[in-house]
Amino acid sequence: RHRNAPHTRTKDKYRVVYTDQQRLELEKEFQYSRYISIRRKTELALGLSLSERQVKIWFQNRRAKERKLTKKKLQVSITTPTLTPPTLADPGNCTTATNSSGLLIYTPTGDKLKEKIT
DNA sequence: TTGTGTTTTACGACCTCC
DNA sequence: GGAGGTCGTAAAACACAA
Repeated sequence: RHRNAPHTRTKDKYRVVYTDQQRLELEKEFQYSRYISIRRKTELALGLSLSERQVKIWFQNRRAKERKLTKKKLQVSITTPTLTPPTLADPGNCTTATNSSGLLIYTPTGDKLKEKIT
């Protein structure tokens, strides 16, 4: 691993740290929709001075984080049964969502997503 | 300080869909 | 075939108790 470092990974910088502003905007977009559309990805990348690849990877990492979090919550609810069922505690359990144009449909269960671009 | 655990970028391997 | 998905992981950055 780690040879040639073709894209944003360079010799002197293994990875960059995103600014608060970049994180905030990415997070906002993620709250809106867990799967970013191609158009929004382009816009966001442009607006935040990131590459589309970086935006794509950020969303992948963010989803991974969320999955990790919900798994943890599930574990807690199993080991310490409380009054709050895990399904209610996790907003990520929704089955569908749409983007700004109402065009994005996905299943957050790890299944395939469908995107209807018009 | 510093040792250590956690989080954040970035990627490779592999898979699915069109 | 290529784009984009997950999963696992490397290494830098960060948090924080001792």
